[in-house]
Amino acid sequence: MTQDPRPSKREETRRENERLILSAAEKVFAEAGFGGATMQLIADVAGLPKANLHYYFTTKEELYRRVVQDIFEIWLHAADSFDNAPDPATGIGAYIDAKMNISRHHPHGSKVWASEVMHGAPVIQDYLEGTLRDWTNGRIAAIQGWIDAGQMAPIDPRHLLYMLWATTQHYADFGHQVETLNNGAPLSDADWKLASDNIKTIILRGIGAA
Amino acid sequence: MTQDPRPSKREETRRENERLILSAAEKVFAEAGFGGATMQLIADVAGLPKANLHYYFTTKEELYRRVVQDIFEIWLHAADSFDNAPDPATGIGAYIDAKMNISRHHPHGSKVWASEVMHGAPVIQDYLEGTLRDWTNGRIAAIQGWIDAGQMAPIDPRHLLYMLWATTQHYADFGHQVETLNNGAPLSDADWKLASDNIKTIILRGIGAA
DNA sequence: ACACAAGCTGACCAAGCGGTCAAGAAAATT
DNA sequence: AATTTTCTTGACCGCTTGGTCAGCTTGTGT
Repeated sequence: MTQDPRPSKREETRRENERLILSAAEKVFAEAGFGGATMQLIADVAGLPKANLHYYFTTKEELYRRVVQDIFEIWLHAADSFDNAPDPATGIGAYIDAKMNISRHHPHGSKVWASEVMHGAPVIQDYLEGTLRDWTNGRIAAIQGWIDAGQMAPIDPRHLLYMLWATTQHYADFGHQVETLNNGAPLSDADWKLASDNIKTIILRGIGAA
Repeated sequence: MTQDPRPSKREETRRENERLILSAAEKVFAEAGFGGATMQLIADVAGLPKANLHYYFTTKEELYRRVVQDIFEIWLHAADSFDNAPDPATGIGAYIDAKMNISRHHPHGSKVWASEVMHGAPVIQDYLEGTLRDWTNGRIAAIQGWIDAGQMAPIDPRHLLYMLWATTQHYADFGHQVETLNNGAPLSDADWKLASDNIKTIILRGIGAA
């Protein structure tokens, strides 16, 4: 027992409070947008006094930035499924599954990202021009490799990527519309599987990799 | 000259001012969201005093509702290309072209619609449950007809529709991201054609209608 | 030419906003 | 047990917001 267990009470409640605030902020920012969200509402959802929020996150923008960053991180990790795949059907299929899972289990985050980009990315423009651009160019090269190897049809890799993003994120960003057209009911397990399978079928066949 | 030419000065300026305000509002709502938009900014963009906006549109919400309604109208008309098509390649191909044209020439409107739906459609829920649901069911029946006639593969019509909406609207809603990944430059005529062709190729081949 | 209606707008207001702060409570360190 | 550091919070502040309104200008019908 010479090891230090270390989670001091201070650190623990700090972590817990940050988690509470970030979770509440993600929800409120997703539902109201940056401009429509209020620190008071986030505080209420988190169950903390407003002044306490400003202790952990000095400004509204700083809190918002953290929320967007966290989402971006998750979003990038979905690409792991993409890498080291032997062929497009495996790689792209796994990527679609991963992104659909994010849409299902992280819809708030997806909406915040969408909102941010739609409004001209005032807060995360540097990410778009840095990490995202690099990531994109990497995947474009990978797809081009598959095309050159004759494993799929010669479509434009960039627009294929946009198609993958658009189709999968639609189920998060436009989830409310999807649910309404599903007679107001959330998608069932079977619905989600049907959606994923349809997307994979159409795209993989469409790029000649099925 | 017994005919009444009728555009009295009053009506003319009224029409012109409403047009100015709606155009400015569309832009500002798209760039800042409902919560982030201010009547003062809309007034500045329109080149009118703020009090004048409240003369034509009593509340911010009323103005916003008009903007969303106008967009929905345009959006629905794009479906005309869908109808009376002899086969899926023609009908869906024309629909993709029409929606891509809207994304290119009406990006603000598309963003306002996306924002509204993402935030739970607080203002236009009745449209989703009424007009949109009817429209959707109609197209689903049309697609199912093509499937039954053996003109395309048996995919789920509903999710195919979502795919069409998602892929085409992506170029409006995420236009900023697309431009950034295009090295900060707007898409050229050739880029837009490439995008449309890619979408049509992949989807039409993907549903076995190519 | 007149009178009435429609259109316009600067000045104003209550409400709600993001953010601050001083003073106290709780935990860690000595 | 004393002291220092971190955390917590109600009360508060300056500022912006959506919206109002009285008084003015402009257009229309007679």
